[in-house]
Amino acid sequence: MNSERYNFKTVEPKWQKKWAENRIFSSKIDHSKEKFYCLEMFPYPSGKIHMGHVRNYTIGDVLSRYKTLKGFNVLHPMGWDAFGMPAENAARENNLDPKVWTNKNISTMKEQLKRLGLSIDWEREISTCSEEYYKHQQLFFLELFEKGLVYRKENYVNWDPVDQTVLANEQVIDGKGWRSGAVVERKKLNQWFFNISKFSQELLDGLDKLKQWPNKVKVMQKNWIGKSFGCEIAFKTEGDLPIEEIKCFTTRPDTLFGFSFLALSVDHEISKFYSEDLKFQEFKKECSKTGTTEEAIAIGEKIGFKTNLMAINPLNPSQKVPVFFANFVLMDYGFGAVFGCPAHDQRDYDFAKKYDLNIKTVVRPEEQDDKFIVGKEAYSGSGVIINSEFLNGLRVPEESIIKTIEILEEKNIGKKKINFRLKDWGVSRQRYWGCPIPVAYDENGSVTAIPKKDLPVKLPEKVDLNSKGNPLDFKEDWKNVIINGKKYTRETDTLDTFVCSSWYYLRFCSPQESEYGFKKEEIDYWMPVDQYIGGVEHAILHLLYSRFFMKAIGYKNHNFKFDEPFQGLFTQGMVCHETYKDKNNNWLSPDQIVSDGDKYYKKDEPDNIVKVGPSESMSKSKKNVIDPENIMNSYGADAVRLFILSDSPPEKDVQWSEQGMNASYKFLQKLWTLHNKIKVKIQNNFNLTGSEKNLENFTNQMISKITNNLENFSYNVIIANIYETYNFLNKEIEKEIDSKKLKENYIKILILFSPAIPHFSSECFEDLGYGDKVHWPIANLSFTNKDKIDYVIQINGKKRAILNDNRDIDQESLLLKIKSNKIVAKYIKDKSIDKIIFVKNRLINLLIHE
RNA sequence: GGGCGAGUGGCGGAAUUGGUAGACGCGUUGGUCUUAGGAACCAAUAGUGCAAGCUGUGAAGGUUCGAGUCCUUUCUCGCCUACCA
Repeated sequence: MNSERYNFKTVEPKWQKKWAENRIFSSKIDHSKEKFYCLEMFPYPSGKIHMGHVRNYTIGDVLSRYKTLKGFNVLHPMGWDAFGMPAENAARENNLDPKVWTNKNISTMKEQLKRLGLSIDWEREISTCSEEYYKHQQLFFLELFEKGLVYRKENYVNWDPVDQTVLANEQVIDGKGWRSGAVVERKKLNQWFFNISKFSQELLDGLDKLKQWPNKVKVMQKNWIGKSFGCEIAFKTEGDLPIEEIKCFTTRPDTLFGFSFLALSVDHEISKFYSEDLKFQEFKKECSKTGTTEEAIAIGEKIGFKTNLMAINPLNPSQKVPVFFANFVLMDYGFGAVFGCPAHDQRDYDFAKKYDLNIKTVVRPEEQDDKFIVGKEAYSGSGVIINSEFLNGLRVPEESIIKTIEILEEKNIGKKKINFRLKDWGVSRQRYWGCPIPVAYDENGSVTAIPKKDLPVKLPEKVDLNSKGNPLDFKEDWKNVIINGKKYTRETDTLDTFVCSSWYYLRFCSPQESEYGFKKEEIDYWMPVDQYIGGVEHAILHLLYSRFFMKAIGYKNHNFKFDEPFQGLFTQGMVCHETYKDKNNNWLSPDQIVSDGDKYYKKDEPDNIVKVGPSESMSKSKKNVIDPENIMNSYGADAVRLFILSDSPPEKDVQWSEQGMNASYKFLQKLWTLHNKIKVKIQNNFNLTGSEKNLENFTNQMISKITNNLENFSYNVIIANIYETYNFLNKEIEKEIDSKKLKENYIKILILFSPAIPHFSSECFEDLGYGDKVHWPIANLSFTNKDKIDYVIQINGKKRAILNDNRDIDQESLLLKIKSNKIVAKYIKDKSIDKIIFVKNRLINLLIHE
């Protein structure tokens, strides 16, 4: 008997080499087959892969391998999201070229991914920092520019003083830069914008078509797009400023009779009249301070600055209310002006209380009468309009809003308006390591597109990264360009890296195509992506931008067969690990600690007791990181894959455990021992004994279980199924069993195992004398239905016994049989059976009474 | 404040249409073995009870022959989002 240990160190490289040599993952159009495009979010080449990558790509690999075995023509590519600030920062620190740094990381990470045994078509590898890639991106930019979907405007931007760059609104978290954590400042700059808001409605409607997206993500995008229905109202003003009216957007025009003040953003154009006013400047400063801190938002203190203006209620011209600047009004939503109705909006209520403004109730709850008065908080629920002259009696909100708008439109006071929260996408970045924006300016500052024949606008090499701000600004020989004999200065901003990842899924379809970003024929075959897999942190940004890009490319142009790039989306959870701190509160990594089985100590310091913190997602700052490379060295790729899939459903966070990892490793050893036992049995030529029926039943049930679980992304259950199969076979193999049947079933089982542990399965397969070409087994239903059933016997709805008997027996026979059952007899003795509930092949329930 | 989701053993988690709750793994306990290994193997493991049994899926009600699953109320936790007019 071959009792050697399973040696992943020879087996895994052997198969990886074989797969590469035979190009078994290389993909091409084949119209005779149904295609399946499986895509995982491509990594940023930061240095080495981390456990999150291992999880993400293992999930994708299981799916790809399964679909391939199912007979699909699978496209499973991989590339690199290679532009971005870390490269620039690392290059600056180490005095390197970002390109060199990035390419080195790419080659390291590529080797690591290969060691995981991923079924990737490496012939399609792309890197967004390569000229071959970004030249097409520049062409797309110019196309969108021609279509009017790209424009330039001066705008307040979020300026990250540490990274010296502009951030998109989405990249500002709690008033801080998403990467640097620095408090974001406001700065006015000329910026390039993609007109994503033009597609707000389409992007919203498209969500309904995405049946295979997690609802959570769709809700997040919906909220982000933020459609609201309301009304635009122009309020006439009186005062010593040359202002006649102020426009507001409101979703509650029906509460107009409760008008009590009008509030403006400090950036509202009216603020220009106060630019000399020191008190106003002070107020403005105060606003920018409170606007960012978390406490300020939590407390939500409303502050205002009173202007000399009064606003007139258009429905009641005798009513005049004060106009304030207020800290809670945002310039970039609506018109940067709010009509305040304190009785029915908590925020307005707080403001009115603070400045002692009138609070007039105009909506009463259904169960109250017209004397209802708003008390200690605003009433924003449903009810009936009161104290509002001709609006009185309207039901809130079903008819009041729409009726009021009709009236306002009739009186020419306001008009219906749909407002979106989604803002245009600022794509300019004052950074070197990105895709150059292919435009230039003449001496007057007018924009001209770089001629398409001159693309790509290449990033200059050997720039001085130690200069402040954008190195491209100081690269004079690159900056100055002659187009058609005329002098121009190049745009020195580069594109947000989210632009690069907005179309890479198209590039994978025809990565070598040189004329254009993609070949129509190729995307017609491969697109859309059938299954996209990645972290939920991209639920809004990347996914929304990609959806926009697809629509923008298709706008007035190509006739695509699809309008959504990602048909299926799966968001996997994070990989977590316990955190450790020593007695001095310094973070410790897992390999810095030892345990005596009870407490943890710092290695080599027995008196330094380690505090174990909660399990959190692995991060360098908390040092709770496990390096996949070390783990692969110790346990091999299959064992890692097994573990990363086993402990939690893929959409939830998983807790890394050394013991669990070790168990997966040990399991493969056990499985190898079992394999060798089976091999011996197969060679011994036993004949039919009757027990093979049991094996066939099991195998066919397992085929159907694992297939189902694969279809439902229940990958953790698949691992349980693999263990279950081991447990079953390990017992069964002790019996005498027909060799032919054993082999036939075992082969099917190995195929079931192969998406999760491909090297191991291939090795066993070959060991039995089989080649590579296999198909996913189909469950034979005549076996999945067991001959014997465990019938549940209930008395008055409570389980009292189990009876194992033939399948398909009817109620009468079953009843007859259970009556002789000791336990049942005890219960029904001296009692009458009132009713029998019989579920075929499942249970019988006897209802009895005294 | 708003939105979404989840509560099942010591732990991670299983459980088609309502139909044997706790699959599978970890951990723990007991045992066997000695090529002392990253051991392996066997058995037990929701609680309680000697047992038959009783109790058990955050809590309280309800529907049903039957509820982890459906309905109502409620509590707790997690995630996302935030002055959106």
